[in-house]
Amino acid sequence: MSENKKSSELRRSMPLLPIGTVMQLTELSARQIRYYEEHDLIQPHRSEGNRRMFSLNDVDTLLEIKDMLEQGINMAGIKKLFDMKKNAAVQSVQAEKEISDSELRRILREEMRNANRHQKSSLRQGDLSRFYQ
Amino acid sequence: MSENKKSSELRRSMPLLPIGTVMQLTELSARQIRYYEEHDLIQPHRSEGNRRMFSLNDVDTLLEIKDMLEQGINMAGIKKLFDMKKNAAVQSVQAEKEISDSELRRILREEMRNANRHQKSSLRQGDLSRFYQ
DNA sequence: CTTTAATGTTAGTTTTTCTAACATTGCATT
DNA sequence: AATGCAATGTTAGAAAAACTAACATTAAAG
Repeated sequence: MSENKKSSELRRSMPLLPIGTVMQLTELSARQIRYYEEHDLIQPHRSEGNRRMFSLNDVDTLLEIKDMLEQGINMAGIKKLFDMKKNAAVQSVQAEKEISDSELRRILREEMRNANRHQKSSLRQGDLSRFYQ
Repeated sequence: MSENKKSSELRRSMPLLPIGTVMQLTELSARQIRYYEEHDLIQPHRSEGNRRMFSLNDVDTLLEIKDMLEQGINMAGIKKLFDMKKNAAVQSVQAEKEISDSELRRILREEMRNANRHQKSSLRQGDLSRFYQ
């Protein structure tokens, strides 16, 4: 994952917006937004004075919720879908990790072949096998 | 200019943030932020209820102001520097425009040459000259 | 026809922001 | 040293925004 993606992820998860701004951005009522929080679909931060502060990610999530509701999906369904999405995200991270592991092994094999080509038989092929499966 | 740049420009100039958030992001006092507005270095929007609403661009500008002040530059200097920057930006847009004008002329010439190659002497070269200088 | 999920509405309170005025601080200039 | 000014602090009182909690409405589902 690039450094850029990490820092933009940071920015997007930064609690910046009061509920009024979020209402305008999403065209949801304060009641709706608080209700979705009550059902744990979003977890806005709180200011020192207990005011909700929302991130851009929260806004995205709220727009998704709005979309799903308009499609006739109820809260329970949305909750389930979000859970699945979270799991999928975890699995995709795991997949990414596995890919980069296999990538690492491929690179090691490649390097070993090069080593063999350049200084033939200075190292027996089996000697590196314990490093890359 | 890409569509992406335009839309991110839109996002960055969107008045989203209350002064409290901006105080945290910039570590400036409300007094300072209002003072800089008073001197026309930023022009935050206002909510219906007259609360200032700041954009991410405003935050950037405030951070620049803070930097310059810490470098010992006074308000007058900062104002002048910002004016220069604005002019530079305008000139760069003009330069860009001129480049694309000359580009346009280049393309027209190129097309004319092609036309000449494919249907020789159906059009005299001078006949298009009024269209591209 | 009841239930219930989602949302509206209201009241009373707390937090945030506003303006305007006066106070402080630290440099320059005389 | 005294003065003036730029930048910022501080305060008071008012207005707006947001909070919780409770009760009300509505539309769909059984």
